[in-house]
Amino acid sequence: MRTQENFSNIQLKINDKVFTKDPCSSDLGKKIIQHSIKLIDELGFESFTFAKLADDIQCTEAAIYRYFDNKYRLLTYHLTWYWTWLEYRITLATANIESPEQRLKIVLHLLTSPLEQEPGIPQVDEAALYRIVIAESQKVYLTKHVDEENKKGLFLSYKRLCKKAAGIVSEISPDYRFPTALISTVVESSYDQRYFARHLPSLTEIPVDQEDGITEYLTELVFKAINNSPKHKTP
Amino acid sequence: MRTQENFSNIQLKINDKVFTKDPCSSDLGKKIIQHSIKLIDELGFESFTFAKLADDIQCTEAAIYRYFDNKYRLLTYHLTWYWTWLEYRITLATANIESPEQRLKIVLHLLTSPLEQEPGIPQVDEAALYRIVIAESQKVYLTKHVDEENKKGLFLSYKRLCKKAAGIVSEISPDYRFPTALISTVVESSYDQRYFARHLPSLTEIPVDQEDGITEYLTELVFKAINNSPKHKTP
DNA sequence: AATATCAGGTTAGTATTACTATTGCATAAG
DNA sequence: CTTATGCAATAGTAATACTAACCTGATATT
Repeated sequence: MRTQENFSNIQLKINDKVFTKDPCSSDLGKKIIQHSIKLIDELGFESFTFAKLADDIQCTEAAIYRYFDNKYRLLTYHLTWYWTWLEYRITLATANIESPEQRLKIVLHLLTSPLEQEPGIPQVDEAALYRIVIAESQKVYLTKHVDEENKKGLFLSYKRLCKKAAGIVSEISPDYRFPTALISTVVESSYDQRYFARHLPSLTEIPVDQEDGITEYLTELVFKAINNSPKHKTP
Repeated sequence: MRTQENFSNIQLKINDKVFTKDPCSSDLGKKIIQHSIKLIDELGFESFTFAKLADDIQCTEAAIYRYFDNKYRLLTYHLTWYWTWLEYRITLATANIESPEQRLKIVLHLLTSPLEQEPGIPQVDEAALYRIVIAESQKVYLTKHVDEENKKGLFLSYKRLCKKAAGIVSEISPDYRFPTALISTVVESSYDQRYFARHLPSLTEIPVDQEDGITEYLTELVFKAINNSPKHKTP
């Protein structure tokens, strides 16, 4: 994490089962992405509708249905984008670092910290997207259609992410029995704890304003769980 | 957990902000409770509607609105019942046990295990209710109305539960900085991991059929986090 | 030049959902 | 007896989720 990377013109490859028509392929599609981040963040996913989005963009509701089958797919698109982007940044940040302990520290930091605004990707409001991840991510799989959606591969990006991090855990402690469970616990917990800090503060000791409190709490939890103390400080 | 307790005629006191009219006060109210557990479990919360419930019970939709303002309140009622019941059982199960380590083990077992069918409470389908807890519990607070609902005290039962367990953690390790965060992490994670085991098994090492795998994983996690090995086996 | 194709939408619907205003009928109190 | 109060039904409305059918302008084909 030494240099300021340049991500201009980067385009993440998103599983094409998520959309019926690639939103990156047209101006309207891009507007759907931008404005839906804004609206889902403002209204919450329950109150968010394609009618309101169409109104905001000044297009018709049916036009949006050309791109996404329903609002769950649109939400899945945003989360897939987030998880894919996260995996890419993890790959970069851990490249050429020998110590698996150091790599795990970096990964835990990335997994549990808010997205920062990326100058190379001006079309995405990262802060709003991260609030969506925190408040809405569970809603894409906590439905009666999980098993179908899963078969279509809609959650592959999340699984890859967890497997990658779990792999480092196993590198450090080959005998630890629950590496993937531990990582998925940590990721979900980072969202929960951030939400609790803001809305149900009696469920956590970490204050809202303490940016890296959650990362600290969870990093300690992981290293104790796998019986290894962190050996280096984060930069 | 030595004897078979008898809970006949028990009635949990539920915060009356949850309902507009106490469902325990009439036959229709009790039917609403019973049938809504069945229907939410079968259909999932998104597809569950008061119209379908009215149809199932053979009453009118408006009659149901007499008891609950909307379906979120009805869900909150079920979760409040679950958390209150859990707290009661925790109180019983830890009474007169000196060792805080032993008490914590008991609490963790109760917090992370499925509800068992209670002969004293025949009107509730505990298995269906627990599936609802797993798949739908987050949906009561992951909304734009959290702060209002929280002010009304709709989440007090959950908070009490976590505080109670966190208190035991602090008894064991007064210096541990995140007792409540740890407990809320564990509770939420027990739901997540059970859901993953069934629907997204590549996110966890614990198999669906291994009943106490999740309790084992989380108990180990907690005792390592607070720097204390469990000293006794669970019964 | 005429025509076929197709990307990229719009129009105009329907069935369902969430919720409410009003009415009616028992039963209990004064 | 009659009046209030509890308890539920009737009959709506506005919003939501989704679909079928059609239009329109640009490019490709013969």
